[in-house]
Amino acid sequence: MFASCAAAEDPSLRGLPLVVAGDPSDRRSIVLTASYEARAYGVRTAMPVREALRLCPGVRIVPPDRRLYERYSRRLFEVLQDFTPVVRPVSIDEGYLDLAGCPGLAAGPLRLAAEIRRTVLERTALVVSIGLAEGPWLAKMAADLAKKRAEGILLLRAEDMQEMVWPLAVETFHGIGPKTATKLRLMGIRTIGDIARADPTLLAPFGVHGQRMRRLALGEDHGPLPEESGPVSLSHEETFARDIESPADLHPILVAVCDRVGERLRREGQVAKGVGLRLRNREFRDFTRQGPLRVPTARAEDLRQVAQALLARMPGTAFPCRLLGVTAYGLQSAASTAPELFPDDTDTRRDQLWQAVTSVRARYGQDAVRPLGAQAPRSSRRPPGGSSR
DNA sequence: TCTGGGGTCCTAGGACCC
DNA sequence: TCTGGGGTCCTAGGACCC
Repeated sequence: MFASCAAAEDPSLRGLPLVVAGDPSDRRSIVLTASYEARAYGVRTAMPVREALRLCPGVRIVPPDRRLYERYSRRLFEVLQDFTPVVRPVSIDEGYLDLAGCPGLAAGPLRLAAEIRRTVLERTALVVSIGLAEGPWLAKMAADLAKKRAEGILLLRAEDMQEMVWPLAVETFHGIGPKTATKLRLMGIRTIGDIARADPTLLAPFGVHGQRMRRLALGEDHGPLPEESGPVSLSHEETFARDIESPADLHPILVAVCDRVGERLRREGQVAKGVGLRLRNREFRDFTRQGPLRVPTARAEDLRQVAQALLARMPGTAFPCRLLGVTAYGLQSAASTAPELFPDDTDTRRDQLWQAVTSVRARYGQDAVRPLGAQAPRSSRRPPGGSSR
């Protein structure tokens, strides 16, 4: 989707090998998404940008633009709403539609899907694939298969499973990732058909997930659409250009990241009940700690205070550290949050201060106001090896 | 040429309560 | 002198998805 949005905004990019990625001079930048033309050269999502450049020397590199994708996403879901009121987005570019009772269904599901697809293309310039099925899991499998078809649409019924889905490798199963796929293969289970035919006791080590996998592989999917729900957590993380050796050196980054999270919370009108801290060490091992906030808040210094205490509880093996992330969890709408029982006068004034900061930033940009002791924003950081003055 | 950033959900163990 | 059973909530880690 990111590549499609970039090409829709800048027609000169259309038809070219294109990659959405961070700064190519940063060795840690990776490919967020690759256009089909770039994929033809072997370029893949999550590949280091330098690798992509090696495989496809002329590839165009476009920086990510979240606001742009959000704009297209809103338009996409608006179009879908015109077909059915029951639309459940699951990500920025994917969602479930309940088409039962939809007037267009009289002409048949395939006709309706073609109509949806054409309308989306006309009104958003985005090409979508559509999977049609009785339940959401089957629909997801159908949509994955539809991507490989010129018409971009696939109807998958339970009785089609054996022919269309059973021959597929277990990792194509929505919900089976690399870890589970490896375990299954060690048990001699290689295809989705193998799961369907497996003795249920063989899948016992996977618990409820194992039984669910088997039922879905058999085409039994009567699950309801996912419920509509607000966000559960909100986070920001940063991978450093160079690993960081000590908690003290992490401090300016912690301040900056907590500030970002607080800012996003306020923009979303949310407050958090707790804070989580994540460190990733050189061996790619993650360490997480979490703890509650005194009161639900979006104030950066409150997030930071908890995050600092969590940092102090991290083991020494978390260093040298390559990544720091801060999560605000237990989100609730700021408007519906009960006022503090004994509001501190300073709390009220700090909230007013932060609202002012948010307004200034909305007008002059995130970097217009910076907390004391925060790491400088990316754009103004010294290049590696530059003068220390 | 090592491996981003944003999320969700599940599990196991421990604390704590009745 | 030892010690049941059920339940909830919290935490850290892990798997998975886009």
